[in-house]
Amino acid sequence: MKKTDINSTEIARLAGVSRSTVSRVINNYANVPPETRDKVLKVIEEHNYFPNASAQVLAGKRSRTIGLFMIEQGRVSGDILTNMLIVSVIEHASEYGYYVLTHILRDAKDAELIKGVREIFYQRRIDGGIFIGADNPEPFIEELIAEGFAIGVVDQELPEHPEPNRIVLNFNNDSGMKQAVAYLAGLGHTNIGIINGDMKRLSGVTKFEGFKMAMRMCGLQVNPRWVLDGDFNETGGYEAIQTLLDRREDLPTAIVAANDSVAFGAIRALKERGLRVPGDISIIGFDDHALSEKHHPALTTIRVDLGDMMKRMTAYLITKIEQKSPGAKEITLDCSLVVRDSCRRV
Amino acid sequence: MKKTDINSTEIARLAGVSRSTVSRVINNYANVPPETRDKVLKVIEEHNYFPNASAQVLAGKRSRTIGLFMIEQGRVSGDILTNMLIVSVIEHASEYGYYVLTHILRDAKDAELIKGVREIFYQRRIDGGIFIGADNPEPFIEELIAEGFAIGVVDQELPEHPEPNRIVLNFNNDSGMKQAVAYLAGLGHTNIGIINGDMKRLSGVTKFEGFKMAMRMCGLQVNPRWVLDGDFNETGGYEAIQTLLDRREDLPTAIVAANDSVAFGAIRALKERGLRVPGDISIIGFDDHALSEKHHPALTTIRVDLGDMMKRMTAYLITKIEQKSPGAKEITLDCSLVVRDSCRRV
DNA sequence: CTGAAAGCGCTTACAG
DNA sequence: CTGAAAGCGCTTACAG
Repeated sequence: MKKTDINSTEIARLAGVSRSTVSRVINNYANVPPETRDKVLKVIEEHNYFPNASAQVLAGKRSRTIGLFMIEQGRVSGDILTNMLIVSVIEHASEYGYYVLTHILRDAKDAELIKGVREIFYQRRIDGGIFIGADNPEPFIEELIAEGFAIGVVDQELPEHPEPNRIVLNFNNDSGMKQAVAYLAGLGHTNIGIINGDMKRLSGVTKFEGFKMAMRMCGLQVNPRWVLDGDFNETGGYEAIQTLLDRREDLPTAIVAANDSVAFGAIRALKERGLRVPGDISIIGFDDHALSEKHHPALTTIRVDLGDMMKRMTAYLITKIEQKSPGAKEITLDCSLVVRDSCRRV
Repeated sequence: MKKTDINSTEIARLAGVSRSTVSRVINNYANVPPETRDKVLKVIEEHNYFPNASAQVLAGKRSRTIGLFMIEQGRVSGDILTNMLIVSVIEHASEYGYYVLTHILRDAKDAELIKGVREIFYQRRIDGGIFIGADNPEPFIEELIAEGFAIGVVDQELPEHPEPNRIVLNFNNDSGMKQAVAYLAGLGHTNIGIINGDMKRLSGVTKFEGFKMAMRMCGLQVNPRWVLDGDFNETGGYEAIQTLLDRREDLPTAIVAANDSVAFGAIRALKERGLRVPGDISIIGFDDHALSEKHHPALTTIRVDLGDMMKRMTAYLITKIEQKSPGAKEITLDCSLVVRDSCRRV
């Protein structure tokens, strides 16, 4: 079915040199005189020759492929975010001449699926991997890091004695929450509630901690009845509001949602029960999801630059793989308030 | 940095057999007695051993990786569709034990980028590839097919003497257009316009052809002033309507858009000019984009199951790679009308 | 049923 | 500056 593949032996023969020299040309070694190099390059060009990647890797080169592992527990609400994130990693990896093997994990606790991830690393299909959506910590990721694989994680803590092959990126959720609460307080809100995210994830915890601290700084009380459980999904926000309304007690005048999807769900539930946003209750989100601007009402939220985060992550990981960076790497990125129409002055 | 990798020699030693036998166990060959197999599997299990993928490929096995090449000329409007499509391919490939190398091509005419695609194939990083968004035909894809690589393409014609390694999947745009026009005619519309897609793509052409045929079947005239150029993007729809309105001539009472993104753009332009949809002009889309339901007005459209298409494509491609299917493969999938709020009776 | 050996297509010390 | 040769870790006829 295939035309005979050409190999380095053939190129060497055609160029009148040895395979060693062909290899030196391909790998851009310094000790090849320009004439030899040009002669070889010409033959390579003419024959559409590309060295077999497996042979190169087996002989010790890198695979120039990174793994992108997305843990998505069946949710779809992250659609647009997910897409932007995948594309961001792929495009930046490609700038470094790296390829991306994307892998989706529907359940990070399923032993078979975990084995599949391990397989990708141990088979040396990839030089390193990026994990999105993992718990903090996630045992199988810890194991891979312990094995020495170069790994980047979003939304996890840096351990006390971090391995040099670990990269951790986070957003400054503390600062984000402070901005959200300060903004609401500035609008005169004192009765502020929160719908939390998934507390197994670092951002679930840091957002709640940030919220509490921010309330304290604004001289406001956290009413435990207005601290609602959620999970970072639209459904979580929807159900949190239903629970709240079913209790038929006092309502907060403003609610901070752990992210925009949660906010969408919350607003949907409020509308269904005849409450207006922001007329009756103000809602502020987190993330600045692509849909937030088009939402009715347009969602006031804390903007986070996920594209930038993935771009950095990709760059750091590749740098790490190429051993141009020594120790562990940790970065915390800023976030900022975006005012739209879902919060009102009281 | 890495613990010493274990290899098949080591496994063989520990299990007290030869590497040949280890290989036979790994590859599930029949001629290994159960006791031997179990003994070897136990050692493999215990040592977390996974055979080096490069060595396997070099020795003649498949890479179990397919390429997903997305040609996206800088547009973002396809966001949700793109995401769904990537995820669909990845998940179905994974069911067959295949990995997906995703690659984004911002410009299918850029020689450097094309070389990058060719490299992936010739380096044998992948066993086959899927192309989305290509022109019909696209020379460099034709070349890859001629080279014998297993390739699946969406939205292209099957040539007269198709190579056995070619897979072509399309939607029945003819039927879709007939449903759209028949529906509008049924609502009493006789003045129906169209905003075309990119005519370099097969669906651009077939949709327009389908439209003309459908108009004829409904006994309606195609007014050339109401045949507007577009490009499958939101902007294309927006600009088409501006051009139309700037001419200050009679307007159609209904417009068929080449896809939903185009319809969104068209509606945005109409609203900006003070025209109501469907009050003044009815608009019908094509695709049933994830946003169409949430759009104001909710978009009446022709639904197409892109997820199903990618699922089939993935399955066909892998079957082809594993040589379980002989000749070329061509499938045309149905589409169906979804009535919402963007068309009215006249 | 099983092992020894060749071979896949590269890279890279080594020697000159 | 350059070539011969070993080695990467598998698979697979081949022989028994």
